[in-house]
Amino acid sequence: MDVKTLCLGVLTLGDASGYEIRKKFEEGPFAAFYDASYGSIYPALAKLLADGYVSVTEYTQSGKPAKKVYQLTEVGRAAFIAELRTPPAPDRIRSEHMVYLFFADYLEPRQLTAVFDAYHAHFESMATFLEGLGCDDLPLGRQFVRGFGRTFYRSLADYMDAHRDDLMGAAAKRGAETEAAE
Amino acid sequence: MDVKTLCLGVLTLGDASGYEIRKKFEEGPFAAFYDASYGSIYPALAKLLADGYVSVTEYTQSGKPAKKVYQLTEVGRAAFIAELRTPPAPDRIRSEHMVYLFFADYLEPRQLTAVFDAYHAHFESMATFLEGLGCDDLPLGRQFVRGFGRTFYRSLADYMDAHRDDLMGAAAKRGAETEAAE
DNA sequence: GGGGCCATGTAACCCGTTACATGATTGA
DNA sequence: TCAATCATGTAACGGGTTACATGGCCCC
Repeated sequence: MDVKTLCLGVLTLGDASGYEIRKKFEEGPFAAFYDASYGSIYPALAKLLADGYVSVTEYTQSGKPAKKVYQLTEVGRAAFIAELRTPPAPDRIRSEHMVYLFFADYLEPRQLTAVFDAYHAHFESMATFLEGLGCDDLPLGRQFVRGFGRTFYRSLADYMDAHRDDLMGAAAKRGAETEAAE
Repeated sequence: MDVKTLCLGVLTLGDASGYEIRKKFEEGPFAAFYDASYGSIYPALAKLLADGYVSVTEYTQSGKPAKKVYQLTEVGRAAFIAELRTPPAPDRIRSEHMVYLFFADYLEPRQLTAVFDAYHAHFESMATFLEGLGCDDLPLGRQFVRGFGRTFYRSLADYMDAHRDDLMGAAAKRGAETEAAE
């Protein structure tokens, strides 16, 4: 599923500019399971416009740059739904953090701690953020996905909490030795 | 972190051929958080060899194709450890399945069921697989990562179990109506 | 004054995927 | 007989990232 299709999907949730679409990938509902940068979104939107999948309205704002808000056309909506008829591609996960933790033995204790704590903080903040969102009258799919995200971040934050010392204990000892020798 | 570095990492676990490295990404310890295809592994290995990060031994086997087993050199090991000194890049997740589930309303009930069940089966099988592996005398990092994977797959498989009906109930009703109308 | 947010876009580059090419052996 | 596993590699193609380019406003 390319960025074009993803943009179509985002636009089913309401009209948006390229900048706003980006934010949905960074902080919004898609943040947990997808991402896209400006360099892919703007060209995608241009292509979508040329193909008639979206239309655009330009707003000039005072004190802010002009804004191009895109709307899904009926053709675009149909194309998105058609895309959903094809089977989903396998998930793709690339966690460099996991690689680092896997090779914890090769890291200096301080760096291990830094990597671990930053990673844990990320899971924890995502968990509390998602837990703060109310379970309002969202469509079922979105409710399910929200709960999925909550479960994901909460379980893993808790796992990391529970096992921090297992990893760190030994590293701290190694660290203490190293520092004593310094 | 590119495939070259990942190959170096895999080779710290023991000598391996390109084919075997691929398997570690597909089924082995890295399956949960990384992937790489032949088209990237073989060229990476060639480059690594040219740069002196690995050396190679060729084994001719009877009844099987010849095999090139790569070993990490000291330079290669040092390069890998040096790479680990740099801060890890953010995780990248691309879950098309989540997109499909997010837009559950746009899916036909049968397809929603198919996507959901296949996804659930995947989590369930990964969970039982990881639960089956003993917590032997692995290095701490690898134990931590294994537990992390277990927690990941188990919590999400359970979440999906617990919420299947929330998603499917409504879809089944829609389906029943559709079928009645057919 | 400086950093961050709003806002849009372009272009080069790189990395990796997909598909192709080859071929013997083993088990269903 | 057909599919799968073992095993290595190449080439084209595509997609997306990174970096660049621009600029005003607001808050500290």
